[in-house]
Amino acid sequence: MELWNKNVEKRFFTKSLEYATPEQLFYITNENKYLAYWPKNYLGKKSTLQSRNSLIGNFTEKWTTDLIQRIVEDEGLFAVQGAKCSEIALLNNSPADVIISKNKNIEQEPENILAIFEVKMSIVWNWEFKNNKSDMNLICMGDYNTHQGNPGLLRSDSMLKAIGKSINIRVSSLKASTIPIIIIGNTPITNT
DNA sequence: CCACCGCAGCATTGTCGCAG
DNA sequence: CTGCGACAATGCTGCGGTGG
Repeated sequence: MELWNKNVEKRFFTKSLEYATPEQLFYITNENKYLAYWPKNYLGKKSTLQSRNSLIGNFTEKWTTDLIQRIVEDEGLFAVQGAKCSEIALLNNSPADVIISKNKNIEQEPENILAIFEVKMSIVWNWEFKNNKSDMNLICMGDYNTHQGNPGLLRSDSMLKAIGKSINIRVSSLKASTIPIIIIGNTPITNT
């Protein structure tokens, strides 16, 4: 089974470029390079992208849903993205990233939910986007050691947010108290 | 009943101060 | 200098309250 890798990241950018502009997906350096992250030694002017957030968030949740779907489908179960269940505090403006359920509906009952996943994933490698008239392509500029981005799983405030949401689900109802809640990320591991 | 407004929550990642 | 906690930034979307 294919886990998160460079090809998946390439697919995110090529797919997203079908309907988003390069400026929404990449930082532009003072040398006019389009990069996914600011390199560690970069000293020029910097900004913080907001426009990529929902795109990468949605992509990683979809990717995770597909992965889990392949794992549970033999059991007759379903992975559902963005599931809602008012009884356990999964409302319209705060749905579950991914759940495993006995059915594939967006509207769910607590009794059918076997597990809840909170996805905290993003781009791991750094990429340069070259936009030549004839062909565009993505060049890997190095791994997470070469850029400034800090993976979500290593950030305490990201984890607190995920844990806080888990607590909110836990205390929402007795029925939520037995549902496992899993935080899933794609942080690379050092020295492998 | 509907248009509008403010607030809260979603997402990710850069910045800054402090400790060691 | 590095690592870490706390805070900032901002587009999008849903919801509740209010005024007409």
